[in-house]
Amino acid sequence: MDQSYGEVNQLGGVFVNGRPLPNGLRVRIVELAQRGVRPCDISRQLRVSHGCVSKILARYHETGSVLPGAIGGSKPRVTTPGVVRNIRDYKHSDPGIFAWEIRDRLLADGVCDKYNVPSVSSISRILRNKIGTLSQPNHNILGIRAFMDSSDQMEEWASRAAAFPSARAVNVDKTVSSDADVKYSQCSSNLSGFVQPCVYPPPGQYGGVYGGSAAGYVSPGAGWQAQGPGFPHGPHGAGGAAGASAHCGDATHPFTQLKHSQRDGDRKAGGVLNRYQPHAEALLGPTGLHRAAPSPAS
DNA sequence: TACGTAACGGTTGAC
DNA sequence: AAGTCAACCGTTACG
Repeated sequence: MDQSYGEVNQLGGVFVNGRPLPNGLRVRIVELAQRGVRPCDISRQLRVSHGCVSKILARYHETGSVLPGAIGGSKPRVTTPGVVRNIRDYKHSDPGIFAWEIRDRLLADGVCDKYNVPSVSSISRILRNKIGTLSQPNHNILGIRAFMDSSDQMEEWASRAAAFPSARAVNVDKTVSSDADVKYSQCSSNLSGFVQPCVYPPPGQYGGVYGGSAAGYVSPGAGWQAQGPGFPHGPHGAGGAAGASAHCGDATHPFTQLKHSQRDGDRKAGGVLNRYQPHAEALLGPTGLHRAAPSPAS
C-alpha cells in the first residue's frame, strides 16, 4: 500500500489494478452514454478502457446502479445457532421428519425466510453432524464436534442459489469512493441529480487521479479506501451509507446510491452480489442513480 | 471500427 | 497474526 498505486492504461488513463474506478468517473461514463456518446468515444475521452466502459454501462443497464460491487468479505452464514436449535427441536419432536420438511417448517415458522433458509442438503448435514451427535453421548469419541465449521457454511452457500437479503446491500458503500468529485463534481448533470459522486474519503487519496492522463497523475496516498466495515456487520446499507456524504462542488450531498448489482459475469456466473441482495431495489432510493426502468435480472 | 466478453492479475475483507 | 478463500475490480486481447 504505498505510493506505488496507479498504473497507466493504453489510453493514458490512470487506474489502480484491483480497485474500482472512482464513482465520479463511473457516473461520468453513464452520463455521457445517456447523452448519446458512443462507448468508444467515452472510452477515449475518459481514458478508460472500452472493456471497462462496457462493463459499467452493462452493469448500469442491468441493475440501475453505477456503483461497483462490494469487494472482499465473506458470505453470511445461514446455519446460525438459532436455526440449528430449531432444526434440533423439529427433529426431536418428530424424529422421522425429513430435511425438506424441516426446511419448510423453518420457512413456515418464520425462523428463516426464503433468502436465508438452509438448503436441504445443509439441513441433512446438520442433522447428521450436529443434531445426531448431540443426541449421541459417544460423539466425542469420534471427535465429531465440528459445530458450525466453516466448510459447512461455504457448502451451504454454494448449494443455495437464493439470495441473502440486505446483507449484501449494506456492503456497497465500502467501495464508495470519493475521489470522483475532484474531477467530476458536476452537480449540474442530470445524473448527478440522482447520484452524487461519492466521496473517497480523505486526502491523500487516489482521487483526482483517474480519468486524467498519466502526466496528470499524482501519486495517491494511502487513504484511498476509507471503507467501512464489512457488510455483514457494518452499519452499511441505507443507514450506513446515508451517513456518508459526497461532495459535489463545494456542497455535500447525502450519498444514497446503494444499489448493488449483479455480477458482470467475470469468470464466475452469478456473483454473490445478486445472491445476497434480491431486495436491492429497495435500496435504490430516489436519490440513487437509476435508470428509467431498472429491471434487475432476477 | 466498435463492441462484448473471457482471461488475467490484482485488491479486499471475513473467516 | 497470518493465511486462505471467494468476492470484486479494470485492463487486455480476441473474436
